[in-house]
Order: sequence, then structure tokens, then C-alpha cells
Amino acid sequence: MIEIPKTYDPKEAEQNHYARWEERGYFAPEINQDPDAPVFTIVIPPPNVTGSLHMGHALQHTMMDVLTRYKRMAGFRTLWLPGMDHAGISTQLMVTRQLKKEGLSRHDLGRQKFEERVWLWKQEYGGQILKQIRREGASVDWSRERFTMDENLSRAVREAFVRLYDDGMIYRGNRIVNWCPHDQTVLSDLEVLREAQKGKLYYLRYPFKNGAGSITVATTRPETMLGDTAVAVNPKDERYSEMIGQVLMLPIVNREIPIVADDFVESEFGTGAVKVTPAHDPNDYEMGVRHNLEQIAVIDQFARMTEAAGADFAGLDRYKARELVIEKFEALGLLEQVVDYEFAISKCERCKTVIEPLTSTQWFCRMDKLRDLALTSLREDGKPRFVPQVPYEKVYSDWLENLRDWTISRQLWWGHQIPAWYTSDGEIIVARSFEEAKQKAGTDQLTQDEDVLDTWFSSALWPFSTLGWPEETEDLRTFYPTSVLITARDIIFLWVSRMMMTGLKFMGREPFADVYVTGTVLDKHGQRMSKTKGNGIDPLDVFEKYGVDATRLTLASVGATDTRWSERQVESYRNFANKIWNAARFCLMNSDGAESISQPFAGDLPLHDRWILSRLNKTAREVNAQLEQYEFHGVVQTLYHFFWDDFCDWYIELSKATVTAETESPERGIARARLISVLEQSLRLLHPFMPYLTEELWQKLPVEHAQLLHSAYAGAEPTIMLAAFPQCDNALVNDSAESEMQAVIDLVSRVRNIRSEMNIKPGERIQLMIAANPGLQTVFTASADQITRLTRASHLSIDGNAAMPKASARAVLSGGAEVAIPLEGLIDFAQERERLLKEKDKLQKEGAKLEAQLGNQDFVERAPAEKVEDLRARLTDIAQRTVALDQMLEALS
RNA sequence: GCCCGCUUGGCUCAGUGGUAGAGCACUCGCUUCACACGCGAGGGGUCAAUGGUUCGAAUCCAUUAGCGGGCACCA
Repeated sequence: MIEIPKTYDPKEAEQNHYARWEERGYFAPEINQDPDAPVFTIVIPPPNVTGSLHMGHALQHTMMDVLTRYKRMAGFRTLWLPGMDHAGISTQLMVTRQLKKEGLSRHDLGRQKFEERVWLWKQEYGGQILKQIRREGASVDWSRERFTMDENLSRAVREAFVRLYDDGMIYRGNRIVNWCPHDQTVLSDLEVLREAQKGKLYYLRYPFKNGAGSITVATTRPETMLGDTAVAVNPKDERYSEMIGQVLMLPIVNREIPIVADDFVESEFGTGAVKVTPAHDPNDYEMGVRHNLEQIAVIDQFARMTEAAGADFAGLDRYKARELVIEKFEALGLLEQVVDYEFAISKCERCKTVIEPLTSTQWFCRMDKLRDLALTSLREDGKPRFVPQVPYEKVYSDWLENLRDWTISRQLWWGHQIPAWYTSDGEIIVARSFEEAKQKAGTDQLTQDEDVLDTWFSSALWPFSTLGWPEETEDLRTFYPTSVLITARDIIFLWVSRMMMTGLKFMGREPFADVYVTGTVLDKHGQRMSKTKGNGIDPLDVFEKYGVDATRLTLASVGATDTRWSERQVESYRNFANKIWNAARFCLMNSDGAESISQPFAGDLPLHDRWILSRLNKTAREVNAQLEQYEFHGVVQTLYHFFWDDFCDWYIELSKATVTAETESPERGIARARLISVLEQSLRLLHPFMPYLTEELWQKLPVEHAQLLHSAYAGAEPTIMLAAFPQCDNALVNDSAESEMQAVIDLVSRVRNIRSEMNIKPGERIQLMIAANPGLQTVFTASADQITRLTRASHLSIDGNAAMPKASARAVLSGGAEVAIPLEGLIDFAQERERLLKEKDKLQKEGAKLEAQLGNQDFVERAPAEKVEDLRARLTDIAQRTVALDQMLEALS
């Protein structure tokens, strides 16, 4: 007899296993000895080196680990590759802040020293999240851990850059870009947030040069007028058609600017005339290009006015300049009106500073051809397959269709420095290394571009750079393309689409077959969790309070829909873990004699054994199917109900008498072995979700552990991680056993119901009389001992006729059986009549519904015959039960 | 502005054409030799509204309302 504590303590199991799993190499694909094993690969979405674990990570990691553990147990050569992203801006900010405390700026250190400093920071403070990933139980292969700034990955970045440049897909150019005045770098469109902002719309008058009146423009940013080089109107706007081509005198600066016609202008908005500032507005920039307008930069990289803005403005902050411009317009009598106005403003995703659109020379990636690769792959090969398909496939393809060039340079020091050099006469040399650049240029008088690449440029290569690309490594051949990408929806554009494009471009194949987009864990009010709101729940706290396994079940059942966080939910899964623990406790307490039974289910089996085997195998079938379809929520439900309802509530109870028999016997040993075998298989099914608990218990079971391993892991030190994932054995699926068992369950439930309704004390033994048709008689007779035990009967009779005593509580079962519990002296006839009438009423309502449906000619003719038959059978059953109830009622009167 | 999703018992959520489900909460009864993080028995929903398709709709279609999200160059 094996004794374990009454309550499951997750902490002990959590401490016991992870280090051992890792040390023994169970996470690495090399553990698989089968050369023909199918391959399953996931690359982790690399968390930022500055990051720490939040609920979103825990959610994704749980799902990735579930799939990885499942596939590993199913015999796949499995790789889940971990790593981190160098997170250019965040990390640089972090280190800059640290330097500031020492009274230093990065410029004090210089670029090289600064970079060294960042690496030191990474060593000391970075990668907290890696420890936390271990805590989650994630079975990632640490031997293949990668970092986007690793030399190999940096080489991949340079290679990709050079190839794209050579193909004309990367270029350097002067264009309008999003500039963050705080972070002092350019940003891509995706790193900019659009926020609604309450502000004002200013109506400004621009007089004609010839003094004949003025034209009024409306703007939210009056300070940019200092850089205006035109006013635009819609060519079809009759109000202005005669003014096109005329010249205005720009107030304050006294510059002559033309009125141009452009389709971009919406006649209905404002006055229908737009001031054009090509240097500071993306649309104006486009118009400027169309009309060959001068770009006058009046705002600098610190969001201050430049010399070009004029002596009164130079050096002023952009908002101060706005006030001054308005003052001057007012003084000139040119401010027509100011109205309240709500509009969208761009902010830096990271520091929330208002973005300043500036023209600047940057590196860009042309997206047209890459986009076509991705769209063709989706349309012709259906890759990637989005789960759920709606809405993500459309979101993804719509975005691709409207894709604009990607600004890839950043004015940072932390990141992959752009592999471009300039000769003294300004020629651009793009090369994989300085050596190669010198060769190409024929001189060593070269200066490398100061800028680094967008962090997402290296992330875009992640599925193959981590496997060794551009080298044709064994890993790359084996593990690319990966099987599935699990991610949150907010990086479908930033990351997923870009991986698709680079994967197709460089590898000629999609980087992943499927993309599973998880739901979001919201706070209890339905709000997104965020640091600024302070409404986040720390997964580590939840692990601490309820255990990792319970948390994982909670997160897995979130699936693909947004779900409000509910601690109650975790609590219920904690209870489930405890239930498993105690079921195992019972099995272990009654395990003597079981270990010698090698084939517990050989030979003829009693009903409850045939039943549980059928249930177990159907569950295995269901679980496998649901995992293949990423139906995480469904799998959790399937496992929960199989284990709790079928195994605990019924199988253990049905086995109890035999299993707990005081004297040793072959029957007892076999029953014990059967119980343990079902438990053991259940633990294997549960393992991907609850790795710690299942390993802890599995190791304790008196079974031949080594024989339970999947053949691909033969010879490994036994662990449930490498045990074969149960598959459905169709020979053990047994529908008649299930329906027979169901009859027993219904019988027991009805008797318990009567006991409860008639207020029969739990300890009180009853007499139980059953009248049934021959088929059910056989079933009940075979299970008589169990029925007696579960209904707490002292005496049980089963026969074919219904000579029941009048003073009894009675019930009619479906399928042709009646029960009676004689209650001489205890029964209140009126009350019993009431009870039976209620029952009859229920049956009649159901019967009426069926009759109505069957009375509908259209239904009978058009519905499938099977369905019609089914309804008829149910109606017949109801009719028979009604007759039986009538007889009982008659007997009572 | 455009696109999309959600609306199911008190709460959090499953279910996607054929008899409305779970967990928690609630009511009643239980120290029944695995488990009170438990056991047994119950109550509770016209599946947002309206219209349509269908023999049959919570499920498909349309419209409306409320909530949420994404995209967007009306200055």
C-alpha cells in the first residue's frame, strides 16, 4: 500500500521534475530514436529581452507546450525552439535610463562602449523571462536557444539585407517618415498608434498676391503653415475653379505660393481648400511630389522650429509656435474662426510622444513583390491556414493588399547595423561584411551607415535564421517549415506577415503551415490588461496560489476567444487537480497485488470494465481529434468530464467493492490492476495540459514504466513525457456496453432521486424492487451487487412482473423497467401521487412535442428516415412509460 | 468613414441545423472506509430584437440595437 497526502501540493511536483526533464535531454529532438519519425516544430515568438512574463505569454506558451508534449508523446521528432528578441528601442531606453542615473548619456560613452554596456545589461538583467518560461513547464529545447543578436542570426540579417538590396527590394531614399522626437528615431507605420484627440480646427485666411481678397484654409496644425508651399483645391470644385493657378501671399513668411488642383482634396471638408506642407504631412508630401512643390522643413528632429521657420520662430517648441502663429494671424485679421474638433493623432507606440512627420533619408523595403509572394501563397496553396480562419485570414490579406513600403532603418545604436558603406564620393556599397564592401568598392576609405535595422527585420527571419540559415544545416532541412505558429492577434502584421514574406522569398516555402491566433485574457471588467492601467494579473502569482497545472488548464480553455479573467475558474481547475490526486490516492492505497498483473484486461470483462474501456478510447479519439484541430477549450472539457464523471464518479465507485475487498484474491488483484491501468492512461491523456501533476503520480504507479514509453523513446529513463499518447483502439469502443451501463446509471440515479425526495436518510438501507424486460433484467442482475451498493439497498429483487406493494415510492425508467422502494408506514400517498403526476406531466409535454412533429407530413417526408425513426422510438417509449405511470397512479387511489 | 467579432441560466463561458450544456453561485441532504478543493439530489435559460430561408433555426441569411476590436491620407 502506497500512502500519499490527502491534498495535492503543486509546489513539490513543480520543484521535482523540470530540472530532471531538462538535464536528461527530454526536450531536445535528439531524444527520438526513430529515424523515420515525423517532425513537429514550433519556434517561440521571441519575447523581448527586456520583458517579463505576462498572461499573454503564459497563454501562448501553454498552448505551444500542450501541442509539443502531445506530439512528442505521439512519437514525433519534436522541437520547440526558445529564444529572445533584442528589442532595439526598449532595450536601448532601458540602458539609457540606467546611464542617466550615473549622469551619463550614450554619447558620453560612444557607440562601441554603449553596445558593450547593453550586452552587460543583458547578462545581468535581461532574460528574466527565460526563468519564468521554465516555471511554466514549457518543454523548450534550451540547447537551441537563440537571440536575435547572436552572430549567426546577425549574419542571416546581413545576408537577407544584401539579397533584398541586390534584388532592388531595399533602397535608400528621402521620404516623409514617422519621427519620434523623444526616442530620436524614425518608426514604421506599424509602430505608430492612432489616437482620437480633442483639438481645434483653425480657419486661416491666405490673401491673394494681387490683393484681391483671400482664400480660407482649415488646419489642425497652424504652425506648419510656415512651411506651406501651396494651397490645394479639388479640380471639380466650382467655387475655386477660377482660382487654380493663381498666386497667394503666405502670411507671416510672405512667400508666394500657388493654388493647385488635386483630387485628394475633399470639397466637403472645411473650406474645401487645403494648405500644403510637403515637408510635414504625408498627404501634403504626396501632393508636393505631384505638383513639384518645394519642401521646406520648419520643424526639426526635436520638434522645434527651424531657422527656415523664420527668426521669430526658430528654436520654439512646435506647440509654442502654434500659439504664436495664431496670435499673429489674429493680429493680421486673418484668423477667420476656431472650432472644436476631434481628430486622430499619431503617437509613438512605446513612449506615447506625438509623432512628427518629417522628410528624412532612410532605408526602405519595397513590399510589392514580397506581398505578392504572400498573397499567392494564401490564394493558391491556402498557406498559412489561419485558425480561426474568420476573421484572421481576411484581416491578413486585406492588410497585405494595402501594404506600403516599410521603413527599416532606425536611429539607434542597439541592433543590427545596416550593412551599407559609403565611399568618399557618396557611393553606396551594400555588402555582407566590411571585407566584401572593400572588395566591391576597391577602396578601404569606407564609412558604414550609422543606423541599425528595425527589430522586426530580424524577427522576420526567425523561423529559419534560428535553424542556421543561410547555411544549409541539418536543422534547417529537418525542422523547416515549422508546423504551427501560435501568437496573439496584435502582431499578425508586424511579425506573421513578414515571416511569411521572407520565408517565401529566401526559403521558397512558407515558414509555418498553420497560424493559431489565441484569444486575449481580459480583466474582470472586460478591459485589456496593461501596465499603464495596472489591471494586469501576474501569472507567477497565480502559479504560486493555485499551481502551474491548474493555471495551464485555465489558460488552455481560453482558446481563441477573448475571455475575462476569473479566479474562480482557476480554483475549479485546482480542485480538478486535487480530484486527480485523490483518485490516484485511492488507487495507490489499493494497489497491492496489482503489479503482478501484466494484462489486466485480458479475457471476458464485466460490464463496467467494457464500459470504461469504451469511454476511455472514445475520449482518446476525441482528444486526439480536438488537439489536431487546436480545439483547446474542447479538449479540456473532454478530459475534465471523462476523468471526473466517468472515471471518478462511476468507474471507481463500481469497482470499489472488489478493489477494497479485505482478503486477497485474484479478482481483487485484477480489479486493482484495471483501475490503475485506466488511471495511468488517463494521466497520459492529461499530461500535455498538466505536466507536473501527471508526472508526479505516474512515477508512483506500480506499473512497468519502461514498457509504456513510445517506441521512439525505447531505452530512455521512464517519464510520462515520453510515454505513448493514447490512441483510440476501435476494438474497445463498445456502444452496447455504453448503453447497458447507461441503463444502470439511470437506475441508480432514479433511486437516489427517490431517496432524496422522500427524505430517506443516507444511512438508511432500503429495499429495492425492479421489474424489467428480459434484456434489462440480465443487465441489472449482472450488476446487482453494484446497484445494491450504490443505492444503499439492503435487499434487491429483479424480476419480470410488477407486483409492487402499494406503500412504495415508484418510478418508471426508459427502456422498459420500473422500480419500487417499499416504504411501509413512511409513505404519504397524496405526496407520492403528486410526485408521479409531476413525472407524468413532464412526459406528456415531451410526448406532445414529438407527436406534433411526427404529425407534420412535411417532416415525415423530408427529414432523414433515421431521424423520423428516432422520434418514433422515443414516442413509443414515452407512451409505455405513461401507461406504467397510470397504473401506478391507479394503484395508489 | 470602412471592415470584423460578440450578445446563451445570477457570473464566466462552451455549443454552430434535429430533445438547450459546463464550471462557479444558489436550494436540500450528507464527517458514505480517495477527495468538504468533496459526495448525492435539485431549482434556474421564449439562446439580444425583428423579419426571412427550412419539414425543422440558439445554430444559416437580412435588418436593428448594445458592447468590443481592427483598419483609415478629410487637412
